[in-house]
Amino acid sequence: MADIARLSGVSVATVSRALNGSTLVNAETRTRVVDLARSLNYQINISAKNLRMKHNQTVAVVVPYDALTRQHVSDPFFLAMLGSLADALTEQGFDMLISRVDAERLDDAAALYDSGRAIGVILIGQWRHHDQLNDMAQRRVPIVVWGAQLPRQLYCTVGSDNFEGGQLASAHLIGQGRQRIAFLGDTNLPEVGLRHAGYADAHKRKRIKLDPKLTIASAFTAEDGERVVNALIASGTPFDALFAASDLLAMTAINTLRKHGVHVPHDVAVVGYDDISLAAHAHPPLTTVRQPIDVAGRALVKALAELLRGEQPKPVLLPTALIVRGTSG
Amino acid sequence: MADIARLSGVSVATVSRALNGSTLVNAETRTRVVDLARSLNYQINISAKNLRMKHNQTVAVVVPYDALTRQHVSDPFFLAMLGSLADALTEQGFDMLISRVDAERLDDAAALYDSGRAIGVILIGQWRHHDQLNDMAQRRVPIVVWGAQLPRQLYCTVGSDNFEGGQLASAHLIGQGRQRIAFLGDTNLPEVGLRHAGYADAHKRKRIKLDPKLTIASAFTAEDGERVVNALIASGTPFDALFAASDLLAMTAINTLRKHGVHVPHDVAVVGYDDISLAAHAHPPLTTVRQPIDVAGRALVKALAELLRGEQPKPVLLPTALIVRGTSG
DNA sequence: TTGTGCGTTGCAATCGTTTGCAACTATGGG
DNA sequence: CCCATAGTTGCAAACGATTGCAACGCACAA
Repeated sequence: MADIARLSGVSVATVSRALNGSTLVNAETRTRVVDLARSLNYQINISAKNLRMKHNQTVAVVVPYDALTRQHVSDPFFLAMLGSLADALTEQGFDMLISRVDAERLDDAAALYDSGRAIGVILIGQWRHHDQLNDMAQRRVPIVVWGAQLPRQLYCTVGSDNFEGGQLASAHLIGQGRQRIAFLGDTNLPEVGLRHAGYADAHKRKRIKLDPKLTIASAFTAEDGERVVNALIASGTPFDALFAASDLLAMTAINTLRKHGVHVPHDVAVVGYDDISLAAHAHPPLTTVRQPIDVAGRALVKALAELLRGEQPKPVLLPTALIVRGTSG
Repeated sequence: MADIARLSGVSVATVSRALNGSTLVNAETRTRVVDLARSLNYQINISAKNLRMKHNQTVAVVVPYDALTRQHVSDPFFLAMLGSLADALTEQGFDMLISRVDAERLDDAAALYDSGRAIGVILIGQWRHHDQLNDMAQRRVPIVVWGAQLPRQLYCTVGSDNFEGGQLASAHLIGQGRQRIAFLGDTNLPEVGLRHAGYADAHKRKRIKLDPKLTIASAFTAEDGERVVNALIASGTPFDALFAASDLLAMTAINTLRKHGVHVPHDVAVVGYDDISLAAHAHPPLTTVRQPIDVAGRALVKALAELLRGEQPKPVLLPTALIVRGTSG
């Protein structure tokens, strides 16, 4: 900037003002300075600017990972979410800093804020650490979480209506005459817990008794999905439908069932969750509960922006939709 | 920092030194200052530090997207790569800034470096803009690209041995007695072009004539995969095998073939590329060419680190491996 | 008493911006 | 001819850290 000042015969102050389009500088001087800056392809030093302005435009997007299995996030759902966030953040002029934290230490996410690297945090998934998140919110860390709305929640969540989603999927299967619907997913996670609650509710409305043996704990990985479906079949527990907590799980389950000669949807109908892009192109195309991911990114960013302005954004509950395709004919 | 200085009765300079573990400060003063800092849970201001130190630890990871189709990256391969990079960068103490650029304007990626937001750039995929990348390298932008090694290349690439991969897959299919192998992918992209070259080479070695009608342009999306497979079948061109440039494409193709009553692998054998985690759990499990993604992240970061030290890292060619599974029995 | 050296500390400059305030010029009215 | 005013511009002080250099106290030797 000093160079530009010298070369255009004005002071650094004027250059700064010109570059920021202040009306305080003569229009002619401004274009002269701006042109010179462009020709030198000058780029402003962000650190200095941030230091002086005491602000910064970087948002930390934090993806929890399971340290136990050392498992990387590998669900296409996350990528779609990252893409959606990248769009929404770029649109609002934010930078996006990606970081991963151990799912058991979600509060590590705050370090990015505390160190001034980011002005706020978007966390994808609350896992089982509601308490840690509440602590962070109480410490006034600007954080928005993709997940379920829970009682006594001090932080803002954005999420799909998991209860409704579970209900839709289960009611649909019951409507197809299925009576023994297996549920696949880790109900300890709030989101999955709510989907399961919706599943239970749909059963209750039709006065179908729930068989606890049909609620099967499974992590969000293809490996675990295959394992538990194998186990379910080996156990001999009869079932005529399967509702999985993610499309990845549903697709893995279908493939595993096929390996055992079980026909989908004839013998077992399957419904997934997420509506990832692959779902429509699977064979048979996967019936699933759509989470509006494109809306989700924007909603998360909007909530964070409100938080940063000192407002108190309300938790957002996005509507889900049942997309009926071939796996539940 | 000024607060800490006042509270512990020393100067800011001493605090700074204490916090950085300088030997110039008395051990006792140091612990006193460090303890105080911890109890105030003080976090250093990164902008100020970066400004003063004239350095910064943020690496920009840039994912090109296709502006034409306004398509977001939705291939699980990218997520796996991001995960791998997140690991490798964190391991080396780097921050990871994610950004997306129009695939036709890859040089926009340099803006992140020019503006001082990042010390270097990792670009995932070179698309068709070798020239833009060369320009950036000539401008001394520290950039490492995931992609193919090309003639007269001024920038550093890390990539799998696409030629070898194409060869392995095709030779395997030919070895299974297949004679008419369709190739799915956009050969204008250097990586895919090399895979195709390997495919052609494998044919030549066995003196099988290549039918240009079997080389089918397709983007890396499920939509396009379905479209071109439908078109291929409609055209009546006979084929007994299919080699797709990605697993996503291969899996979509299998599902589309099935819809037409074509049995995999009996009627048509299929080989994919990438070995995404879903591939092993597809039905039948997908034969594919593995790209060592976990190694890739580390290799990209290592190359960038060398570049930053002023060295001239050599392009890295990672070995591929054919993983034979059910789709090519 | 003075000088030397060591261990510790503080002063003040520096990084590249932004911005309040003062100062300058030109213009026109009184 | 003076002064108020509006439109431009520059000076210098921030922002929060790091670091070269000077300075201090103290022990010890000359």
